Amino acid sequence: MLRINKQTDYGIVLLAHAATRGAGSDGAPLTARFLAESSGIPAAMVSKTLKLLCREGFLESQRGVNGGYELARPADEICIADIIRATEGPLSVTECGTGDDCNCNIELQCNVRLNWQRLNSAIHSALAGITLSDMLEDPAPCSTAVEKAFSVWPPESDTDSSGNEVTP
Amino acid sequence: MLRINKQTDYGIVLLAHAATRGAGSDGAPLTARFLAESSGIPAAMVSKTLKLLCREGFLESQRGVNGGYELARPADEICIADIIRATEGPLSVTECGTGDDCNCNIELQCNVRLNWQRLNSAIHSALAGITLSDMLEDPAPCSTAVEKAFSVWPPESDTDSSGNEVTP
DNA sequence: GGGAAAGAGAACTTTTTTAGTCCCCTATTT
DNA sequence: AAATAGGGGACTAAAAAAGTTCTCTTTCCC
Repeated sequence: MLRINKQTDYGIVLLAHAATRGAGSDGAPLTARFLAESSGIPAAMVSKTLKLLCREGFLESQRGVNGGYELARPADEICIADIIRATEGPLSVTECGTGDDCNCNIELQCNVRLNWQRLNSAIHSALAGITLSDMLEDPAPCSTAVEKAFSVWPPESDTDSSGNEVTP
Repeated sequence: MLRINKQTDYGIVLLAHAATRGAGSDGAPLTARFLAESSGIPAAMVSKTLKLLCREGFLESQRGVNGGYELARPADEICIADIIRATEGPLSVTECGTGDDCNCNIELQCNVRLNWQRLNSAIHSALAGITLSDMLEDPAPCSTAVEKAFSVWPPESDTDSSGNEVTP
């Protein structure tokens, strides 16, 4: 239901861990084992995810004894959209989203779907506007890049725009 | 990815069809069969989807000979967020997104995840800001609710923020 | 009243995706 | 050389999505 997958979730959490005790604290890079233990994520998944993030350039790895991972660049230069693209491929809300390989042959149908592309770019810019540093901030104060980038309409009550409760 | 499912896609296309030749044109409601033929969507899926949209209050149905479906309310009073909620359930990008039933026991991890909630609301407001009418507009001019609601940063080139080609 | 045309609803199957595991290889340090 | 770390895949199981099928009810029209 329009949800990121677990590996992406894991990836962000792991990068966040790497960002908090990053290069310079004691010099030693973070091992997959340590990250698994400190995050509660299954070790094999941590390992798999870190490898992926390393290939994609978010982390740098050091092999051998005393090896491990550390952030390849500052946390404020890594945006969520990049991480999602790395773990899930190009972001598109619908199949038709990318503009190419659109095989709808019905005009109206395709018209509708072309409009999805705007939505894609809106969501993309939402995700591009949030960096890893933003994710480390205290969630309470409500003034992150998301709200800066977009004028989120005030959550006037516990009901959404159609009157249904959001969290029943 | 972060993709809506097919039935949601179908639902929007079908509602769009219903909106264009809606109540009043010739009085007769649209049959599932007609919608299947004119949209190219598998008939059984159309049927299934229309039933769902009817239950959820977007369409009104008429049984029997000359029966069919028509929009229950004006197209500009139906937003995309509502349709997605109807077909996919409450929108949340991550499992932790709703705030309740969050079972992460690691502080930092949960901190990160709490930040997802802002993203959820940003995406929700993006989807709530687009109505069915918007989806019917010509995609070219680039001035729909999405861009009004959000200042989409200019797509300066064919490359995304990390330098990779978006549509290779 | 009976048949045809429509929707209502649910069960079911197939396919695809996701999540998670396992194994063997290479590199580095001591 | 041994221990410890990551690298790269292949593989399996579970869950979700996509699509199909079947039977029932309602309504219209002859």
